[in-house]
Amino acid sequence: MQNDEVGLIGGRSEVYSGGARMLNAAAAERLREMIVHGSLAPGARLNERELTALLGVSRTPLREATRMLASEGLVDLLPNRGARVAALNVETVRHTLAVMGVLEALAGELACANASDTAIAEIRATHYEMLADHARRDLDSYFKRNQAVHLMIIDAAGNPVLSQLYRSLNDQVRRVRYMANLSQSRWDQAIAEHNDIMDALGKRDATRLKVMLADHLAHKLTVVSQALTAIANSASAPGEVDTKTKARKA
Amino acid sequence: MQNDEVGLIGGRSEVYSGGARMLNAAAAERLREMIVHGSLAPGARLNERELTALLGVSRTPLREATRMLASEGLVDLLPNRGARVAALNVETVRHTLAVMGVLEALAGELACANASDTAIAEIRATHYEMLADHARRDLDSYFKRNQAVHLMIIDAAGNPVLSQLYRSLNDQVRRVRYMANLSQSRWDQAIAEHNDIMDALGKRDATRLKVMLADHLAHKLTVVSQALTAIANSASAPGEVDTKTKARKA
DNA sequence: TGTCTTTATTTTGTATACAATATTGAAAAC
DNA sequence: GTTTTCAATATTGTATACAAAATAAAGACA
Repeated sequence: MQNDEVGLIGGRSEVYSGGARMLNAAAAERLREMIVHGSLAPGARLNERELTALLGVSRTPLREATRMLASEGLVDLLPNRGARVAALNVETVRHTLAVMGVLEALAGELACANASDTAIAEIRATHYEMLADHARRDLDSYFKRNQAVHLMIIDAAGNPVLSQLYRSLNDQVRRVRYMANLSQSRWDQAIAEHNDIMDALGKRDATRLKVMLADHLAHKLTVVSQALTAIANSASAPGEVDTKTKARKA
Repeated sequence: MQNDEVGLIGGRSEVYSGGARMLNAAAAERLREMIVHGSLAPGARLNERELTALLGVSRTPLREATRMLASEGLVDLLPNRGARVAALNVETVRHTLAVMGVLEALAGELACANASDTAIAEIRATHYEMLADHARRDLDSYFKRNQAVHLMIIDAAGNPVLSQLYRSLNDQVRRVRYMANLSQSRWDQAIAEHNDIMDALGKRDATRLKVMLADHLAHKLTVVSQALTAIANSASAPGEVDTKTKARKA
Protein backbone atom coordinates (compact mmCIF):
# COMPACT_ATOMS: atom_id res chain seq x y z
CA MET A 1 0.00 0.00 0.00
CA GLN A 2 2.72 2.40 0.94
CA ASN A 3 4.94 0.90 -1.73
CA ASP A 4 2.86 2.06 -4.68
CA GLU A 5 5.20 4.89 -5.59
CA VAL A 6 8.39 2.93 -5.22
CA GLY A 7 8.80 2.83 -8.96
CA LEU A 8 9.24 6.57 -9.00
CA ILE A 9 12.15 6.47 -6.65
CA GLY A 10 15.66 6.24 -7.94
CA GLY A 11 14.24 6.12 -11.41
CA ARG A 12 16.91 8.41 -12.78
CA SER A 13 20.15 6.65 -13.31
CA GLU A 14 20.84 4.12 -10.59
CA VAL A 15 19.43 0.65 -10.78
CA TYR A 16 19.07 -1.53 -7.76
CA SER A 17 19.61 -5.25 -7.77
CA GLY A 18 16.47 -7.20 -6.96
CA GLY A 19 13.22 -5.42 -6.39
CA ALA A 20 13.33 -1.93 -5.02
CA ARG A 21 15.61 -1.80 -1.99
CA MET A 22 17.80 1.06 -0.89
CA LEU A 23 14.85 3.33 -0.40
CA ASN A 24 16.96 5.56 1.84
CA ALA A 25 19.50 6.21 -0.90
CA ALA A 26 16.74 6.80 -3.43
CA ALA A 27 14.92 9.18 -1.10
CA ALA A 28 18.16 10.99 -0.31
CA GLU A 29 18.83 11.41 -4.00
CA ARG A 30 15.41 12.85 -4.68
CA LEU A 31 15.53 15.16 -1.69
CA ARG A 32 19.01 16.29 -2.65
CA GLU A 33 17.78 17.12 -6.10
CA MET A 34 14.79 19.00 -4.72
CA ILE A 35 17.01 21.01 -2.40
CA VAL A 36 19.60 21.77 -5.06
CA HIS A 37 16.93 22.78 -7.54
CA GLY A 38 15.24 24.94 -4.95
CA SER A 39 11.87 23.20 -4.96
CA LEU A 40 12.66 22.78 -1.29
CA ALA A 41 13.70 26.31 -0.40
CA PRO A 42 16.39 27.17 2.14
CA GLY A 43 14.87 27.13 5.60
CA ALA A 44 11.89 25.04 4.56
CA ARG A 45 10.75 22.45 7.04
CA LEU A 46 10.92 18.83 5.93
CA ASN A 47 7.59 17.53 7.12
CA GLU A 48 7.85 13.78 7.36
CA ARG A 49 4.20 13.09 6.71
CA GLU A 50 4.21 15.21 3.57
CA LEU A 51 7.46 13.77 2.27
CA THR A 52 6.49 10.17 2.89
CA ALA A 53 3.36 10.82 0.84
CA LEU A 54 5.33 12.58 -1.88
CA LEU A 55 8.11 10.01 -2.12
CA GLY A 56 6.02 6.95 -1.41
CA VAL A 57 8.26 5.56 1.30
CA SER A 58 7.73 5.14 5.00
CA ARG A 59 9.26 7.35 7.63
CA THR A 60 12.17 5.05 8.36
CA PRO A 61 14.05 5.33 5.06
CA LEU A 62 12.97 8.95 4.76
CA ARG A 63 14.55 9.78 8.10
CA GLU A 64 17.69 7.89 7.16
CA ALA A 65 17.82 10.02 4.03
CA THR A 66 17.44 13.30 5.90
CA ARG A 67 20.19 12.24 8.32
CA MET A 68 22.51 11.58 5.40
CA LEU A 69 21.69 14.97 3.90
CA ALA A 70 22.36 16.53 7.29
CA SER A 71 25.85 15.05 7.27
CA GLU A 72 26.29 16.48 3.80
CA GLY A 73 25.33 19.89 5.12
CA LEU A 74 22.22 20.31 3.00
CA VAL A 75 19.88 19.91 5.96
CA ASP A 76 19.88 21.12 9.55
CA LEU A 77 18.48 18.92 12.31
CA LEU A 78 16.70 20.57 15.21
CA PRO A 79 16.04 18.46 18.31
CA ASN A 80 12.38 17.48 18.49
CA ARG A 81 11.67 19.90 15.69
CA GLY A 82 12.70 17.89 12.71
CA ALA A 83 14.75 18.83 9.72
CA ARG A 84 14.99 22.05 7.75
CA VAL A 85 16.71 22.80 4.48
CA ALA A 86 19.99 24.45 5.42
CA ALA A 87 19.93 28.23 5.19
CA LEU A 88 21.89 29.78 2.39
CA ASN A 89 23.51 33.03 3.34
CA VAL A 90 26.28 34.97 1.69
CA GLU A 91 28.80 34.14 4.40
CA THR A 92 28.33 30.40 4.10
CA VAL A 93 28.60 30.54 0.33
CA ARG A 94 31.74 32.64 0.59
CA HIS A 95 33.29 30.10 2.94
CA THR A 96 32.23 27.22 0.73
CA LEU A 97 33.67 28.81 -2.39
CA ALA A 98 36.94 29.52 -0.59
CA VAL A 99 37.31 25.82 0.11
CA MET A 100 36.22 24.87 -3.38
CA GLY A 101 38.88 27.21 -4.67
CA VAL A 102 41.76 25.32 -3.11
CA LEU A 103 40.19 22.03 -4.10
CA GLU A 104 40.01 23.20 -7.72
CA ALA A 105 43.60 24.37 -7.54
CA LEU A 106 44.68 20.97 -6.28
CA ALA A 107 42.63 19.29 -8.97
CA GLY A 108 44.19 21.47 -11.64
CA GLU A 109 47.65 20.62 -10.43
CA LEU A 110 46.98 16.89 -10.32
CA ALA A 111 45.04 16.86 -13.58
CA CYS A 112 47.89 18.51 -15.44
CA ALA A 113 50.27 15.92 -14.04
CA ASN A 114 48.19 12.77 -14.16
CA ALA A 115 45.25 13.06 -16.54
CA SER A 116 45.34 10.83 -19.59
CA ASP A 117 45.25 12.44 -23.01
CA THR A 118 41.98 10.66 -23.58
CA ALA A 119 40.48 12.22 -20.48
CA ILE A 120 41.57 15.69 -21.55
CA ALA A 121 40.19 15.08 -25.03
CA GLU A 122 36.84 14.15 -23.52
CA ILE A 123 36.86 17.31 -21.41
CA ARG A 124 37.65 19.31 -24.51
CA ALA A 125 34.77 17.70 -26.38
CA THR A 126 32.34 18.59 -23.62
CA HIS A 127 33.84 22.07 -23.56
CA TYR A 128 32.99 22.48 -27.25
CA GLU A 129 29.48 21.23 -26.67
CA MET A 130 29.21 23.87 -24.00
CA LEU A 131 30.33 26.49 -26.51
CA ALA A 132 27.55 25.26 -28.75
CA ASP A 133 25.06 25.70 -25.94
CA HIS A 134 26.31 29.24 -25.50
CA ALA A 135 25.97 29.95 -29.21
CA ARG A 136 22.40 28.65 -29.10
CA ARG A 137 21.68 30.56 -25.89
CA ASP A 138 20.51 27.29 -24.38
CA LEU A 139 21.02 28.19 -20.74
CA ASP A 140 19.79 24.93 -19.23
CA SER A 141 22.02 22.76 -21.34
CA TYR A 142 24.88 25.19 -20.79
CA PHE A 143 24.57 24.88 -17.02
CA LYS A 144 24.65 21.09 -17.25
CA ARG A 145 27.69 21.02 -19.54
CA ASN A 146 29.41 23.67 -17.48
CA GLN A 147 28.95 21.53 -14.40
CA ALA A 148 30.15 18.52 -16.32
CA VAL A 149 33.34 20.22 -17.43
CA HIS A 150 34.20 21.31 -13.92
CA LEU A 151 33.51 17.87 -12.48
CA MET A 152 35.51 16.21 -15.24
CA ILE A 153 38.50 18.37 -14.40
CA ILE A 154 38.13 17.47 -10.76
CA ASP A 155 37.83 13.78 -11.59
CA ALA A 156 40.81 13.98 -13.94
CA ALA A 157 42.90 14.59 -10.85
CA GLY A 158 42.36 10.95 -9.97
CA ASN A 159 41.67 11.61 -6.31
CA PRO A 160 38.33 10.08 -5.24
CA VAL A 161 38.34 11.86 -1.90
CA LEU A 162 38.72 15.15 -3.70
CA SER A 163 35.97 14.27 -6.15
CA GLN A 164 33.45 13.36 -3.50
CA LEU A 165 34.19 16.37 -1.36
CA TYR A 166 33.98 18.75 -4.28
CA ARG A 167 30.64 17.35 -5.34
CA SER A 168 29.25 17.79 -1.87
CA LEU A 169 30.35 21.41 -1.68
CA ASN A 170 29.23 21.99 -5.23
CA ASP A 171 25.70 20.92 -4.34
CA GLN A 172 25.62 23.65 -1.71
CA VAL A 173 26.53 26.32 -4.22
CA ARG A 174 24.42 24.96 -7.03
CA ARG A 175 21.40 25.91 -4.98
CA VAL A 176 22.16 29.55 -5.65
CA ARG A 177 22.43 29.02 -9.37
CA TYR A 178 18.74 28.43 -9.61
CA MET A 179 18.09 31.79 -7.97
CA ALA A 180 20.64 33.84 -9.87
CA ASN A 181 19.97 35.03 -13.36
CA LEU A 182 23.06 35.02 -15.55
CA SER A 183 23.60 38.27 -17.43
CA GLN A 184 24.67 38.06 -21.05
CA SER A 185 27.95 39.86 -20.38
CA ARG A 186 28.80 37.58 -17.47
CA TRP A 187 27.92 34.58 -19.59
CA ASP A 188 30.26 35.73 -22.35
CA GLN A 189 32.98 36.33 -19.80
CA ALA A 190 32.53 32.88 -18.32
CA ILE A 191 32.92 31.39 -21.77
CA ALA A 192 36.14 33.30 -22.28
CA GLU A 193 37.42 32.03 -18.95
CA HIS A 194 36.52 28.49 -19.88
CA ASN A 195 38.48 28.84 -23.10
CA ASP A 196 41.52 29.86 -21.07
CA ILE A 197 41.00 27.01 -18.64
CA MET A 198 40.71 24.51 -21.46
CA ASP A 199 43.80 25.91 -23.11
CA ALA A 200 45.89 25.70 -19.95
CA LEU A 201 44.74 22.17 -19.27
CA GLY A 202 45.49 21.14 -22.85
CA LYS A 203 49.02 22.42 -22.45
CA ARG A 204 49.19 20.89 -18.99
CA ASP A 205 50.25 24.27 -17.67
CA ALA A 206 49.38 23.78 -14.04
CA THR A 207 50.43 27.23 -12.90
CA ARG A 208 48.26 29.01 -15.41
CA LEU A 209 45.40 26.58 -14.96
CA LYS A 210 45.31 27.28 -11.25
CA VAL A 211 45.21 31.02 -11.85
CA MET A 212 42.45 30.63 -14.40
CA LEU A 213 40.37 28.42 -12.15
CA ALA A 214 40.85 30.85 -9.27
CA ASP A 215 39.75 33.80 -11.40
CA HIS A 216 36.77 31.90 -12.67
CA LEU A 217 35.73 31.04 -9.14
CA ALA A 218 36.26 34.58 -7.92
CA HIS A 219 33.90 35.81 -10.60
CA LYS A 220 31.40 33.18 -9.66
CA LEU A 221 31.58 34.40 -6.09
CA THR A 222 30.79 37.91 -7.24
CA VAL A 223 27.75 36.79 -9.21
CA VAL A 224 26.49 34.53 -6.48
CA SER A 225 27.01 37.13 -3.76
CA GLN A 226 25.10 39.71 -5.72
CA ALA A 227 22.27 37.29 -6.32
CA LEU A 228 22.06 36.29 -2.66
CA THR A 229 22.28 39.86 -1.42
CA ALA A 230 19.58 40.95 -3.83
CA ILE A 231 17.28 38.18 -2.70
CA ALA A 232 18.05 38.80 0.95
CA ASN A 233 17.21 42.48 0.58
CA SER A 234 13.87 41.71 -1.01
CA ALA A 235 13.10 39.30 1.84
CA SER A 236 12.56 39.81 5.54
CA ALA A 237 15.56 38.24 7.25
CA PRO A 238 18.79 39.80 6.05
CA GLY A 239 21.42 37.24 5.22
CA GLU A 240 18.98 34.43 4.91
CA VAL A 241 16.77 33.51 2.05
CA ASP A 242 13.11 32.86 2.27
CA THR A 243 12.89 31.18 5.63
CA LYS A 244 9.14 30.93 5.47
CA THR A 245 8.36 29.46 2.08
CA LYS A 246 7.52 25.81 2.14
CA ALA A 247 7.34 23.70 -1.00
CA ARG A 248 4.32 21.45 -1.01
CA LYS A 249 3.63 18.44 -3.16
CA ALA A 250 5.61 19.76 -6.12
CA MET B 1 13.56 -1.67 28.97
CA GLN B 2 15.75 -0.89 26.00
CA ASN B 3 16.42 2.53 27.42
CA ASP B 4 18.44 1.37 30.40
CA GLU B 5 21.74 2.36 28.90
CA VAL B 6 20.66 5.74 27.63
CA GLY B 7 22.64 7.42 30.36
CA LEU B 8 25.82 6.07 28.86
CA ILE B 9 25.13 7.65 25.53
CA GLY B 10 26.44 11.06 24.76
CA GLY B 11 27.83 11.17 28.25
CA ARG B 12 30.98 12.90 27.14
CA SER B 13 30.47 16.53 26.49
CA GLU B 14 27.09 17.22 24.95
CA VAL B 15 24.02 17.68 27.06
CA TYR B 16 20.58 17.25 25.65
CA SER B 17 17.60 19.37 26.58
CA GLY B 18 14.83 17.41 28.18
CA GLY B 19 15.21 13.73 28.80
CA ALA B 20 17.42 11.77 26.47
CA ARG B 21 16.54 12.55 22.90
CA MET B 22 18.90 12.68 19.97
CA LEU B 23 19.87 9.06 20.36
CA ASN B 24 21.00 9.01 16.74
CA ALA B 25 23.53 11.78 17.32
CA ALA B 26 24.73 10.13 20.51
CA ALA B 27 25.06 6.76 18.84
CA ALA B 28 26.88 8.33 15.90
CA GLU B 29 29.30 9.99 18.27
CA ARG B 30 30.07 6.77 20.09
CA LEU B 31 30.44 4.79 16.88
CA ARG B 32 32.66 7.50 15.41
CA GLU B 33 34.87 7.31 18.45
CA MET B 34 35.02 3.54 18.29
CA ILE B 35 35.98 3.64 14.63
CA VAL B 36 38.58 6.37 15.07
CA HIS B 37 40.10 4.58 18.05
CA GLY B 38 40.15 1.31 16.16
CA SER B 39 37.96 -0.67 18.54
CA LEU B 40 35.89 -1.12 15.41
CA ALA B 41 38.57 -2.16 12.94
CA PRO B 42 38.54 -1.21 9.26
CA GLY B 43 36.39 -3.66 7.36
CA ALA B 44 34.54 -4.81 10.46
CA ARG B 45 30.84 -5.46 10.02
CA LEU B 46 28.48 -3.33 12.06
CA ASN B 47 26.04 -5.90 13.33
CA GLU B 48 22.89 -4.10 14.31
CA ARG B 49 21.84 -6.56 16.98
CA GLU B 50 25.23 -6.39 18.68
CA LEU B 51 25.44 -2.63 18.48
CA THR B 52 21.93 -2.03 19.78
CA ALA B 53 22.84 -4.18 22.78
CA LEU B 54 26.14 -2.38 23.25
CA LEU B 55 24.77 1.13 22.89
CA GLY B 56 21.41 0.53 24.49
CA VAL B 57 19.36 2.03 21.70
CA SER B 58 16.97 0.48 19.24
CA ARG B 59 17.77 -0.17 15.63
CA THR B 60 16.11 3.00 14.36
CA PRO B 61 18.49 5.58 15.85
CA LEU B 62 21.39 3.18 15.37
CA ARG B 63 20.70 2.94 11.66
CA GLU B 64 20.31 6.70 11.42
CA ALA B 65 23.73 6.95 13.03
CA THR B 66 25.39 4.52 10.62
CA ARG B 67 23.87 6.40 7.69
CA MET B 68 25.37 9.62 8.98
CA LEU B 69 28.75 7.98 9.39
CA ALA B 70 28.43 6.64 5.86
CA SER B 71 27.99 10.18 4.56
CA GLU B 72 31.09 11.13 6.54
CA GLY B 73 32.99 8.35 4.82
CA LEU B 74 33.75 6.34 7.95
CA VAL B 75 31.36 3.56 7.00
CA ASP B 76 30.47 1.76 3.79
CA LEU B 77 26.90 0.64 3.13
CA LEU B 78 26.36 -2.58 1.21
CA PRO B 79 22.87 -3.25 -0.13
CA ASN B 80 21.14 -5.86 1.98
CA ARG B 81 24.41 -6.58 3.69
CA GLY B 82 24.54 -3.79 6.18
CA ALA B 83 27.36 -1.49 7.12
CA ARG B 84 31.10 -2.04 7.41
CA VAL B 85 33.79 0.17 8.80
CA ALA B 86 35.41 1.80 5.78
CA ALA B 87 38.62 0.13 4.66
CA LEU B 88 41.80 2.03 5.27
CA ASN B 89 44.36 1.53 2.57
CA VAL B 90 47.41 3.52 1.68
CA GLU B 91 45.87 4.98 -1.44
CA THR B 92 42.84 6.39 0.36
CA VAL B 93 45.00 7.88 3.08
CA ARG B 94 47.28 9.43 0.48
CA HIS B 95 44.31 10.99 -1.25
CA THR B 96 42.87 12.20 2.03
CA LEU B 97 46.13 13.78 3.13
CA ALA B 98 46.49 15.49 -0.23
CA VAL B 99 43.18 17.22 0.34
CA MET B 100 43.99 17.98 3.96
CA GLY B 101 47.19 19.58 2.71
CA VAL B 102 45.45 22.23 0.64
CA LEU B 103 42.93 22.78 3.41
CA GLU B 104 45.76 23.39 5.88
CA ALA B 105 47.42 25.74 3.44
CA LEU B 106 44.20 27.71 3.10
CA ALA B 107 43.79 27.73 6.86
CA GLY B 108 47.35 28.97 7.31
CA GLU B 109 46.78 31.76 4.86
CA LEU B 110 43.52 32.84 6.46
CA ALA B 111 44.77 32.43 9.99
CA CYS B 112 47.75 34.68 9.33
CA ALA B 113 45.43 37.30 7.90
CA ASN B 114 42.45 37.04 10.23
CA ALA B 115 43.27 35.37 13.52
CA SER B 116 43.10 37.53 16.61
CA ASP B 117 46.21 37.93 18.73
CA THR B 118 44.33 36.25 21.53
CA ALA B 119 43.62 33.21 19.38
CA ILE B 120 47.27 32.93 18.39
CA ALA B 121 48.30 33.30 22.02
CA GLU B 122 46.00 30.44 22.94
CA ILE B 123 47.48 28.29 20.20
CA ARG B 124 50.95 29.14 21.46
CA ALA B 125 49.98 28.16 24.99
CA THR B 126 48.71 24.79 23.83
CA HIS B 127 51.86 24.44 21.76
CA TYR B 128 53.96 24.86 24.90
CA GLU B 129 51.86 22.33 26.76
CA MET B 130 52.56 19.98 23.90
CA LEU B 131 56.27 20.60 24.30
CA ALA B 132 55.84 19.69 27.95
CA ASP B 133 54.16 16.45 26.94
CA HIS B 134 57.10 15.72 24.70
CA ALA B 135 59.58 16.43 27.47
CA ARG B 136 57.67 14.04 29.75
CA ARG B 137 57.37 11.46 26.97
CA ASP B 138 53.62 11.46 27.58
CA LEU B 139 52.54 10.16 24.19
CA ASP B 140 48.80 10.09 24.83
CA SER B 141 48.64 13.65 26.05
CA TYR B 142 50.96 14.70 23.24
CA PHE B 143 48.66 13.25 20.61
CA LYS B 144 45.71 15.08 22.09
CA ARG B 145 47.51 18.42 22.29
CA ASN B 146 48.98 17.92 18.83
CA GLN B 147 45.47 17.41 17.46
CA ALA B 148 44.29 20.43 19.39
CA VAL B 149 46.98 22.68 17.95
CA HIS B 150 46.20 21.65 14.40
CA LEU B 151 42.47 22.11 14.88
CA MET B 152 43.01 25.49 16.54
CA ILE B 153 45.00 26.67 13.54
CA ILE B 154 42.25 25.50 11.25
CA ASP B 155 39.60 27.20 13.36
CA ALA B 156 41.66 30.38 13.53
CA ALA B 157 41.00 30.74 9.82
CA GLY B 158 37.43 31.62 10.72
CA ASN B 159 35.88 29.44 8.02
CA PRO B 160 33.31 27.04 9.50
CA VAL B 161 33.01 25.06 6.29
CA LEU B 162 36.75 24.52 6.30
CA SER B 163 36.72 23.53 9.96
CA GLN B 164 34.00 20.94 9.57
CA LEU B 165 35.50 19.43 6.45
CA TYR B 166 38.95 19.23 7.97
CA ARG B 167 37.61 17.48 11.06
CA SER B 168 35.82 14.94 8.94
CA LEU B 169 38.96 14.13 6.94
CA ASN B 170 41.04 14.20 10.07
CA ASP B 171 38.90 11.49 11.60
CA GLN B 172 39.74 9.28 8.66
CA VAL B 173 43.46 9.70 9.18
CA ARG B 174 43.35 9.56 12.95
CA ARG B 175 42.38 5.93 12.61
CA VAL B 176 45.90 5.16 11.45
CA ARG B 177 47.47 6.94 14.36
CA TYR B 178 46.30 4.27 16.70
CA MET B 179 48.06 1.65 14.60
CA ALA B 180 51.30 3.50 13.99
CA ASN B 181 54.02 3.63 16.60
CA LEU B 182 55.83 6.93 16.67
CA SER B 183 59.61 6.58 16.69
CA GLN B 184 61.59 8.82 18.99
CA SER B 185 63.44 10.46 16.12
CA ARG B 186 60.24 11.15 14.23
CA TRP B 187 58.71 12.53 17.39
CA ASP B 188 61.64 14.91 17.86
CA GLN B 189 61.39 15.96 14.24
CA ALA B 190 57.66 16.61 14.58
CA ILE B 191 58.36 18.84 17.56
CA ALA B 192 60.90 20.81 15.57
CA GLU B 193 58.39 21.24 12.78
CA HIS B 194 55.77 22.43 15.22
CA ASN B 195 58.18 25.02 16.54
CA ASP B 196 58.64 26.33 13.02
CA ILE B 197 54.90 26.33 12.43
CA MET B 198 54.27 28.22 15.65
CA ASP B 199 56.97 30.71 14.79
CA ALA B 200 55.60 31.39 11.33
CA LEU B 201 52.07 31.80 12.67
CA GLY B 202 53.30 34.14 15.41
CA LYS B 203 54.93 36.33 12.77
CA ARG B 204 51.87 35.92 10.55
CA ASP B 205 54.20 34.82 7.79
CA ALA B 206 51.68 33.01 5.61
CA THR B 207 54.13 31.93 2.95
CA ARG B 208 56.45 30.24 5.40
CA LEU B 209 53.58 28.82 7.44
CA LYS B 210 52.18 27.13 4.38
CA VAL B 211 55.52 25.56 3.54
CA MET B 212 55.95 24.37 7.12
CA LEU B 213 52.49 22.88 7.26
CA ALA B 214 53.06 21.16 3.93
CA ASP B 215 56.37 19.69 5.10
CA HIS B 216 54.81 18.55 8.33
CA LEU B 217 52.01 16.84 6.47
CA ALA B 218 54.39 15.24 3.99
CA HIS B 219 56.29 13.70 6.86
CA LYS B 220 53.07 12.51 8.40
CA LEU B 221 52.22 10.85 5.10
CA THR B 222 55.53 9.02 5.17
CA VAL B 223 54.99 7.73 8.70
CA VAL B 224 51.40 6.76 8.04
CA SER B 225 52.22 5.06 4.77
CA GLN B 226 54.95 3.01 6.37
CA ALA B 227 52.64 2.00 9.17
CA LEU B 228 49.86 1.00 6.83
CA THR B 229 52.17 -0.88 4.50
CA ALA B 230 53.73 -2.73 7.40
CA ILE B 231 50.34 -3.75 8.73
CA ALA B 232 49.11 -4.70 5.26
CA ASN B 233 52.13 -6.94 4.71
CA SER B 234 51.58 -8.74 7.97
CA ALA B 235 47.93 -9.30 7.05
CA SER B 236 46.27 -11.30 4.31
CA ALA B 237 44.74 -8.76 1.97
CA PRO B 238 47.37 -6.37 0.64
CA GLY B 239 46.31 -2.77 0.79
CA GLU B 240 43.64 -3.34 3.36
CA VAL B 241 43.91 -3.70 7.06
CA ASP B 242 42.45 -6.46 9.09
CA THR B 243 39.29 -7.09 7.17
CA LYS B 244 38.32 -9.97 9.37
CA THR B 245 38.66 -8.75 12.95
CA LYS B 246 35.37 -7.85 14.55
CA ALA B 247 35.15 -5.99 17.82
CA ARG B 248 32.63 -7.59 20.15
CA LYS B 249 30.98 -6.20 23.26
CA ALA B 250 33.96 -4.02 24.20
C1' DT C 1 -9.65 43.33 22.03
C1' DG C 2 -5.84 41.17 23.87
C1' DT C 3 -3.31 37.79 26.36
C1' DC C 4 -2.88 33.96 29.15
C1' DT C 5 -4.18 29.00 30.13
C1' DT C 6 -5.49 24.87 28.99
C1' DT C 7 -6.67 21.36 25.84
C1' DA C 8 -6.64 19.17 21.23
C1' DT C 9 -3.91 18.02 17.30
C1' DT C 10 0.10 17.42 14.90
C1' DT C 11 4.79 16.11 14.53
C1' DT C 12 8.82 14.14 15.85
C1' DG C 13 11.62 10.43 18.28
C1' DT C 14 11.99 5.69 19.44
C1' DA C 15 10.84 0.87 19.58
C1' DT C 16 9.10 -3.02 17.55
C1' DA C 17 6.81 -6.05 14.00
C1' DC C 18 6.98 -7.98 9.60
C1' DA C 19 9.04 -9.19 5.02
C1' DA C 20 12.82 -10.16 2.13
C1' DT C 21 17.53 -11.13 1.48
C1' DA C 22 21.83 -13.21 2.99
C1' DT C 23 24.35 -16.59 5.65
C1' DT C 24 25.08 -20.84 7.76
C1' DG C 25 25.13 -25.69 8.30
C1' DA C 26 23.90 -30.26 7.42
C1' DA C 27 22.64 -33.79 4.34
C1' DA C 28 23.11 -35.64 -0.28
C1' DA C 29 25.55 -36.34 -4.51
C1' DC C 30 29.64 -36.87 -6.83
C1' DG D 1 37.13 -35.82 0.65
C1' DT D 2 34.95 -32.30 -1.95
C1' DT D 3 31.26 -29.98 -3.84
C1' DT D 4 26.30 -29.06 -4.28
C1' DT D 5 21.67 -28.48 -2.63
C1' DC D 6 18.42 -27.09 0.32
C1' DA D 7 16.47 -26.05 4.69
C1' DA D 8 17.25 -23.43 9.10
C1' DT D 9 18.87 -19.27 11.01
C1' DA D 10 20.30 -14.74 11.27
C1' DT D 11 20.43 -10.10 9.47
C1' DT D 12 18.97 -6.44 7.02
C1' DG D 13 15.26 -3.30 4.96
C1' DT D 14 10.83 -1.32 5.58
C1' DA D 15 6.55 -0.21 7.76
C1' DT D 16 3.98 0.75 11.62
C1' DA D 17 2.86 1.44 16.64
C1' DC D 18 3.54 3.98 20.64
C1' DA D 19 5.41 7.95 23.56
C1' DA D 20 6.98 12.54 24.19
C1' DA D 21 7.38 16.94 22.63
C1' DA D 22 5.87 20.93 19.96
C1' DT D 23 2.33 23.44 17.64
C1' DA D 24 -2.29 24.97 16.99
C1' DA D 25 -6.73 25.97 18.65
C1' DA D 26 -10.11 27.09 21.82
C1' DG D 27 -11.73 29.11 25.95
C1' DA D 28 -11.24 32.02 30.29
C1' DC D 29 -10.28 36.22 32.13
C1' DA D 30 -8.91 41.03 32.37
